[in-house]
Formats: sequence, structure tokens, C-alpha cells
Amino acid sequence: MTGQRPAAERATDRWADVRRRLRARGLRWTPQRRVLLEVLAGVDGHVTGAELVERTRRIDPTTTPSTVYRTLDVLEGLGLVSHSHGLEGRQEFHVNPRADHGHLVCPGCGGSWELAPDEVAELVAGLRDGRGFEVAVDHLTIEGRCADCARAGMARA
Amino acid sequence: MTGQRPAAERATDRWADVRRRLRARGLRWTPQRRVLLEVLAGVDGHVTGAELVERTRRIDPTTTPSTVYRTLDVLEGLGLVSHSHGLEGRQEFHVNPRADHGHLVCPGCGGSWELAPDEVAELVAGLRDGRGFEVAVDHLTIEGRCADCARAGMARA
DNA sequence: GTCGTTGCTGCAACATGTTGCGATAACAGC
DNA sequence: GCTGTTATCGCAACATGTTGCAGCAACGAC
Ligand SMILES: [Mn+2]
Ligand SMILES: [Mn+2]
Ligand SMILES: [Zn+2]
Ligand SMILES: [Zn+2]
Repeated sequence: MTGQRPAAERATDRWADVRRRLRARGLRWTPQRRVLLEVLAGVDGHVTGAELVERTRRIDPTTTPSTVYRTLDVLEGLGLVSHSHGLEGRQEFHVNPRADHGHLVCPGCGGSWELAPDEVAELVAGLRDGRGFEVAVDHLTIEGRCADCARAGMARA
Repeated sequence: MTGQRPAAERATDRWADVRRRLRARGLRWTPQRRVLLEVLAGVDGHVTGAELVERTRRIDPTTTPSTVYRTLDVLEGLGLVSHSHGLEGRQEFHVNPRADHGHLVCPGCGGSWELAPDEVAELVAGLRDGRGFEVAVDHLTIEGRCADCARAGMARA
């Protein structure tokens, strides 16, 4: 009997912190939020908003999109997730973002790459010094033609 | 009589070039495209896609969104317009883009500023040299906190 | 355990595009 | 002017979110 407890307790512990932080802001711990956090716990890397709605529905089919998106807003406020935008401007969420990073996307092949902090360091510093503008690096998505697509384009032209 | 001709001819001339370029690609000159070009001729600076649908409908109420957006794609292919994305990821069109330029947007106040070419020159050069990635500067939108909102944030904290 | 406050949910409507498809019409050739 | 080819149109359905609102329920207080 007690042999099964630890797993459940570990899951409880994982959520206890979130619950505490919600309560500290006067916000509430609801079944819907628990389900979304369960989904997020199983995510590695990036997920789109639609995908999160989908996965949440697999656990609880009564889930509605508005609740999911509103909860994601709340969790972003807590720093548990962050979002940027993919090719069609769709939301892409990062779970437990370790370090801020932007993305490079190529509409030609649909490819996507993470941007290392030092690749945008000068841009960030330049805009801060020149305009007092603080770039949201984790929200940054730069579109353009990747090396492979550029080569293919040259061959065609 | 002939005194009224020039204006009409000027308008005809303005479109003759577009028509010619469409035909050169095997594409067609239709009443719907003429109306959209009439709308675009009256635009200075940026417009959202929804706004273009709206204005086109004011000239021809039977206009449908799909035709407007598909025509905008075609005109973008001709280089007559280009688009980037605003705060909510919505399309913003530039008419007759003189020089490529990106944008800075601040979710705090909704402000938007144009990016001078030299402000992104190093970023563009760095990604080209380091990855062979060619940034679409006219599509670039950088989100962050503007100087005014940063000051307001400091005061609050 | 009950109560009151108020944050949260689910619904319905809406906003902004996108896509598949059958009917229409622009254009070149005659 | 006709005719044939095929790009384009309009419609309907869909994708991805967002927002207003009325009722529900999480939570702290007692
Ligand atoms: Mn965003
Ligand atoms: Mn785009
Ligand atoms: Zn590519
Ligand atoms: Zn601002």
C-alpha cells in the first residue's frame, strides 16, 4: 500500500508550489488548472496553444479553449511558461524556460532554430543604449531564408 | 471634355504597370484586384489586413476576405506590398515599401516604432556569416518594453 | 460545517485569416 | 466576335484565439 504513495506524493509536491504561488496572489487552484499543469509536466521543448488544448481535452474532454488560454496567461505571469510566435503567428509555449532564447524560422522549409543569447546580445544592447528599449528575447522570432533554402533558391534562379 | 481626361488617364497609367506585370506572369487583371489597388493607392504607411478588407468593402460591398488576402499574397509576390506582424500577430501591410525596415512594438502602451537599417545591420550580418541565414528585415518585429513603460514599471515596483 | 466574497468557468459570439471546391470569367488565339 | 484554357472568385467550413457575461465554486473566516 505505502509502496504506491511516493509517486502520488511527488506529483502533489510538484503542484504544491504552484498552488502556493497562486494563492499568494489571491488566485485559485482549480481542477482545470491542475489538468493543464499535468499536461505541461509532460511537455519537453515547445508546444503550440492548439496542441495544449488538444492534450488537455484528452485528459478532460469538457475542457474549453478559453479556460486553457486564460490559464496559460496566468502561468506566464508566474514565469512557469513563456510564449513566442511561429510562422503563421501562432502561439508557441516554452515550458520551464531555462534561459531566454529567441527563434529563427524559415518559411521556405518550415525549419526552426533556437537563437543563442550571444547572437542577439549586440542587438539587445544597442536598442537598450540607443532607445531605452528592453527587448523581450524569449518572445523574439526572426523570419528569413535558411542556408539550405538559399542554396536551393540560387540553383533555381 | 478633354479637360477631364488627364485624371482618368493618370489612374489608368498607375494600374497599367501592375496589369502588365500580372500578365507577364500569366496572371489576370480583374475588377476585384482593381478595387484593392484603388484602396492601396490611398494608403500611407501601414494598414492591417482587416482594415484593407473593410476599406475594400466600402467601395464594393460584395468583396470577400479570401479574395482580398489572396490578392495581397499576389501583390506581395510582385513586391508592391510587404507585410509584418503587429502585437497580436496580426498582419500589417506596407504599401510601396521604400526601404526595408523592421518594427519595435511595446505591449505595455501599444506603441510602435520603425527600426532604422543600421540598428539591425550587425544582427543581419552576424546571422548571415554565422549561419548563412538571410533575415527578412521588412518582416522583423521585435517586442519589448519601451523606455516610457520601463520608467512607469520602475515607479510602480 | 456554513457563509460570503470574488476569482474562475463555460458558453456564445466574435476577430482574423486560411483552405477546398465548383462556378465564373479573363485572356489569347482564331 | 467566338472559343477554350485555366486563373480567379465566392462560398462554406475550418483554425486559432479572444472577449463579455452569468452562474459556479474555491477559499478564508467564523
Ligand atoms: Mn506574443
Ligand atoms: Mn508573416
Ligand atoms: Zn529553409
Ligand atoms: Zn510602452
